[in-house]
Amino acid sequence: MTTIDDVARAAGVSVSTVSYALSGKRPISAATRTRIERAVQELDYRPHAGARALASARTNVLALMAPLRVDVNVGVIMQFVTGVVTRAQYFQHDVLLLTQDDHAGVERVAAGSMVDAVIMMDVEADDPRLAILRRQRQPAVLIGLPRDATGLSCVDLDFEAAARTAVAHLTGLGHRAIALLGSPQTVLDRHTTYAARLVHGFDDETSRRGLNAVFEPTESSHAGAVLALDRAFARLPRLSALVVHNEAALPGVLASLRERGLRVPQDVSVVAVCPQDVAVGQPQQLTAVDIPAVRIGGVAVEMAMGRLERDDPAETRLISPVLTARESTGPAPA
Amino acid sequence: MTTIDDVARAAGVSVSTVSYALSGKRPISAATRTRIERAVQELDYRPHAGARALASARTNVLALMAPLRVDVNVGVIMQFVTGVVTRAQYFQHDVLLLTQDDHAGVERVAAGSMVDAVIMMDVEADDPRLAILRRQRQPAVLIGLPRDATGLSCVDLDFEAAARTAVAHLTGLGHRAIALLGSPQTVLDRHTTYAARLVHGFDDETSRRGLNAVFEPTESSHAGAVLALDRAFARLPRLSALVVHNEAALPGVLASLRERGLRVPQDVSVVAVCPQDVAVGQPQQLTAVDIPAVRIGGVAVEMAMGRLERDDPAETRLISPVLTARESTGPAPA
DNA sequence: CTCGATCGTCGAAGCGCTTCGACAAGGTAG
DNA sequence: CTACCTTGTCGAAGCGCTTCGACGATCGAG
Repeated sequence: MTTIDDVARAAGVSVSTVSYALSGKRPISAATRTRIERAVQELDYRPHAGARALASARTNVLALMAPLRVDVNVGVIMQFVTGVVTRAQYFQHDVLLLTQDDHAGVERVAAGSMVDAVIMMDVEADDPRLAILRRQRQPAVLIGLPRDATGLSCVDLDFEAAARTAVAHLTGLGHRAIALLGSPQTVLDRHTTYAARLVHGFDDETSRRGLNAVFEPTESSHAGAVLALDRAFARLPRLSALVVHNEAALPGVLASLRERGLRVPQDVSVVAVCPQDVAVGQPQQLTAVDIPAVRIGGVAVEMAMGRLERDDPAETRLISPVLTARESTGPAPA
Repeated sequence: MTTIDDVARAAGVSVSTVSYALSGKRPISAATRTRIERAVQELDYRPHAGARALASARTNVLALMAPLRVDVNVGVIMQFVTGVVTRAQYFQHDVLLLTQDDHAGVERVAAGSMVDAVIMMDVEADDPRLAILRRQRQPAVLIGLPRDATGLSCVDLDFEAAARTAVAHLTGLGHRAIALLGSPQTVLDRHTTYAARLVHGFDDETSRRGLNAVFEPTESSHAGAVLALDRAFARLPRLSALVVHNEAALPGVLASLRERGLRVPQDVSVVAVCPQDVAVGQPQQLTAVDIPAVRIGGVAVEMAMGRLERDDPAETRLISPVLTARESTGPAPA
């Protein structure tokens, strides 16, 4: 292994000079800098991460706690992860992957000074992990919105507004009876807040507008989609529009509609709430409120870096939803 | 931050005694050990990862290079990742996530002594990253099978045998005209070897058995599936069986068959090559050769640890395929 | 008994890096 | 010309941990 000592010797300067030349924290003459850089090149010098962490109290690593359950939304999770990793790269940080249920993980990793900050996905309303997070000296950013976010930064799509946007779009097309096919019951029970926030926005907006509306939790499978749709039609026989917030159920919902002899959008309009690529990857291009997962992941990293480098205060950022009209929505049938 | 010094003082022993008590590398009397453990508890002591890495040349971190492209098989990738993270946890290791195309990543992370070993997914036949891997002092394990694996450990499903198994199953049911709907052309072009190995096994086995067989690359979308199926029928009008090796195209293939008025399995039998949960998550339970992604990820970690701790020699492990018959295959129509 | 292991503990020497304080050599303002 | 600042460099003191060698105490074998 080549060390900073080797470089210093090769360049004919002291160790500290090499360090300063590399970090730029003190002025170094052009000539010296050049000699040092050449030495670094020639010796293929790479600073020892541990040594650096020990001396500088900075690791250039971010912890990302992600729900690695294989059940739902894997694609969406992946997009968040991609957003985080990509943006972290920009800030010269690597990403340490922790699983949701490795409760001790955050503590081990933060208390052991392995990471500079923590990003946590899939936050629940009263998440027990928040207490751990608050106890650490590293900043934390949540993707999601707990009941009490004191001292922690949060970022997420404004799911409440997302529901309102979808409802507004459908109302504008004349629909008066709308069903929301949402997250699985288990997700709701876990009090993952995005699911609840969407439902709340939906309920609120539809009742404000005096619409006929029902909400059905939906299991993430073909069969679950069929059942949820059955229940929705049972409760609201004249429904002409659907808001679907469940990526995995989407294909089942569309197939089931076809099976009932209902055409989209002539008989039933469908608005999805999902990442864009999911919306356009269906047999039919879906009108959708985008979940900008990659972007949200990126913003999470930026917020973490802001707190780290500029000591930005903790804040909550809700990203405004954008609806893109495609082929799955049209005027309500007469 | 509480350090090992604090613990030593609290327990009334020297620093080195604490270290030995905690690592178990030298005998320590029960009494002393108890006092130390109590002190650790009370002070909530957690060793500084950087310091430990510096002194011991071990980081307890594994690098995992995964293809974070959002395009294909996200679910499958996630399963590999889950397998790796879970098994790593067992070995007290955390996982540093690197993206495929962060070429400098491995080098930075390995040369900088941030990790004890590297696991690399989605290896191509002549992967340029292998050279980098060979240059590092940390062991590397590939998930996949490059042309030349000298010095590197590999693990993967035996895709060649997987194809043979699928073909054997179908032949046993009397099918004589079989199409393989495989990976997208782009994956083939990248020379990701699992795709090619499956095709090779398929070609070889079908010709050995004197069957009518065609192979069609398949784009990972509904539309791609429809097109591939069209081409297959054009080339082999009397085909009665399909082997599908493309998770994302699976729903499209099934839908398209139905649209053609073909029943599964009465008119056409389908064998999928995919993870089990994908096979049983379809509208119809599919007969499938399982891709045991979680397990493979776990084995990769075990191999890495073996090399690290027992200096096991590099080896290549191909996992034997297992076919589970479900509802999508039946006797060939008369 | 005596000698050599073994056990239990300690002190000190690093591991490779960052950073603080010092200092010489110029530059600039008054 | 003096006083002071800036620039460029160096030496040394850690950062918190592991590990080597040493040493007294115990113990069993001869």
